Amino acid sequence: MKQQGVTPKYIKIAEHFKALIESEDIKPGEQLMSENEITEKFKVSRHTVRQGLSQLETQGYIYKEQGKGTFCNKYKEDIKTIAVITTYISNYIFPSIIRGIEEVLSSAGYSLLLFNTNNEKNKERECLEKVLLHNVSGLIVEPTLSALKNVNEGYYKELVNKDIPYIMINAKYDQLNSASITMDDVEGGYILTKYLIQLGHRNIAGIFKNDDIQGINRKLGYIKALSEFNIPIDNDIIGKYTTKEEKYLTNEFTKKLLSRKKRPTALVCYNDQVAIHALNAIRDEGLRVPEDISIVSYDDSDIAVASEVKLTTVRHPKDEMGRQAARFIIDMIEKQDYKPSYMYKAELLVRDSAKYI
Amino acid sequence: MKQQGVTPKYIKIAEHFKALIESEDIKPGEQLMSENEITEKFKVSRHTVRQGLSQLETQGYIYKEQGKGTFCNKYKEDIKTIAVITTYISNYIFPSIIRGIEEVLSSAGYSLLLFNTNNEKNKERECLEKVLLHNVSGLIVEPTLSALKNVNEGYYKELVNKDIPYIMINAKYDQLNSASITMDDVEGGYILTKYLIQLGHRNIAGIFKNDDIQGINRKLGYIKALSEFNIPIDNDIIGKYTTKEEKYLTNEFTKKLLSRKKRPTALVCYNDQVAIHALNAIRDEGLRVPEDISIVSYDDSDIAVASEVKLTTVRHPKDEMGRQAARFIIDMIEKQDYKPSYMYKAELLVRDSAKYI
DNA sequence: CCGTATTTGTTCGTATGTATT
DNA sequence: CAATACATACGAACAAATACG
Repeated sequence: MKQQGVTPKYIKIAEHFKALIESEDIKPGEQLMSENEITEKFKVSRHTVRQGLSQLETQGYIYKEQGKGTFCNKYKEDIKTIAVITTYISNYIFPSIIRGIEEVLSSAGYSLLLFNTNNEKNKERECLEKVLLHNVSGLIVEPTLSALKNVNEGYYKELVNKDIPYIMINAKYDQLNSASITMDDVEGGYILTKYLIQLGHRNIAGIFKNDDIQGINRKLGYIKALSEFNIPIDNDIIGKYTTKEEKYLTNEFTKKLLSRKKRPTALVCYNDQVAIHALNAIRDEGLRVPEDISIVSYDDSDIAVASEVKLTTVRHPKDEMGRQAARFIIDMIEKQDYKPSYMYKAELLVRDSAKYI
Repeated sequence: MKQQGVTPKYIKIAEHFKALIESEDIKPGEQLMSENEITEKFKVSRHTVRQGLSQLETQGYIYKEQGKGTFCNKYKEDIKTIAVITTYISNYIFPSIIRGIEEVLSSAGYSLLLFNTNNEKNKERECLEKVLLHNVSGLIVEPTLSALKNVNEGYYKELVNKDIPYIMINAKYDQLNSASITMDDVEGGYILTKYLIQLGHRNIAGIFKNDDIQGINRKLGYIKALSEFNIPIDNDIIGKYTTKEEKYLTNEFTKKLLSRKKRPTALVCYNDQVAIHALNAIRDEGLRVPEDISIVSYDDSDIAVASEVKLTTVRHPKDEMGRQAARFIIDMIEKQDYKPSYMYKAELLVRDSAKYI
């Protein structure tokens, strides 16, 4: 919003009465001064008074009755809504995050408007368009394909213009200096790899998603750990895949790994889903985890403990991240220019899928 | 609204342009006549013109830009929203149902307002209150504690008064003759039990939830099958529990079953979650499934195949039910007095948790 | 019930300011 | 810079609804 040199008189009048109503100096149902009285008090024309009051009428603060006067409206609790844009709805850790968000929002009186991008940029655009149409108080958004170019940057800027606060979860776009709540994915990749190294592994493969920031960062952590222990980086045993190719490529890559002359003794997986695909591929080849090959993964989702082999994995805050995101966005709505940024530390959960070599 | 003798000029002007916009004679983004031109055309003062246009501005039909002109607003297509009230968000089959709903709604241009009752009646009331506040086009609702008295009946009637269509999924309240999409739970309980009988079992225990209709119906099916094969009903081996007590009671009940003199050879479970609790209790006692006791369950959720013992279970349509519910509610919005009711047939998925005796 | 005062609603006229082209 | 378009502001008049003696 542009700053204006002088505030128009009618706006001053509107603000004056708005303040009186909000401070309850004028209570719901109570009658306001008549237009003529206001005219005299503010030394303005009646037209100007009417202009100011009509603004308050539109905003629902007051109502008028011909012949009677102008009255303060009964407190109208507005229906506060917060939009949530996630990449998926039903899979994996997202339901938990959404539940955490819902829990905090509903107890704070907010409603939750849910959108899903299916991790596609053009669906993200559609979601943002709809969010802008709805009169939401705030937005919690998980970026879609966060490692790729943010083609929808314009929409995020429009949110800022419209004074709609938003917070990003799990990842954030590089170009945007937005509020965010993420976890330390570099650290996570690092402690997983370091753990394997400390178990004696040296030939450690990795497989990472490369179209979101989480994948990039977890891989960075993996490389950082190897470097720290002077283990050469072998790009042939580092797999990468995009969201669309997940199941096929991770399977293929794992099988290729297993057929190598110097078969890796351990595998760092981007997340539990990939770990399960790898696990299935390994079983298909007649090998066992962790006896023949160790696996570590990421997120501590339900499937990490659903299989016979309980996965050693990095904990993802899930519900707690959702709750915190909701708390942050409510704070951002209430305070101006508050832009929180929080990063959860990575924590290793040791289970049965990796062992000493 | 009182009927007025003469329509004010400014209202006539507003109606004139409103009609032009709605008939698309003035298209979105297009510029309107200037205030001065309207002044001449209608032979009124400029003030009157401004009064009329400001009405349209408030209603969102137009926007003005100082120095440029008055323009038809882009988004006058109203934002269609459908509310979804579920009992849970993150657990079990609900994420899939929600995804199915979202898929259809978003491709039809609707937004999804999500509410969660946590299976508590007073939260269901809060949700319904919020739904009534929002200007939603329709509601998809999974009844909370559907076997108990519908204390929130008044809110459902208010929906009808307000012409907001709603459809119930998974269950419906007896008293309300509402649109619904359910599955044949009686049939489901029946085929599970019949399957066990055909495997040679005669001493078949059951455990059912008793605060939702699904539980009542699945138990009816269980009893129907036993009766059909002239197997006496033994209430001592039929467990019941309410939502709140699920984990504790199902565990306790299973252990009591196992310690009986004539230990049941099979157990019909209300759903996969209960089956897993039972499975854990059985393992705790050092017994095996299906060697020592057969288990069948219901819903075919992820956890049915996550455990080592893949559960024989009845398929729940999940995503498909969600999609169909969304299609139905859209139909109901478009057609008056359309009240669909659909019931999915039960289908048995035979896996490894039950065997011949 | 009438009449008058009060209050908001509608309409006109005029002037000046500010943003855009 | 000028022309155009919307924004702000003042003043005045009459209409319609309401309140009250």
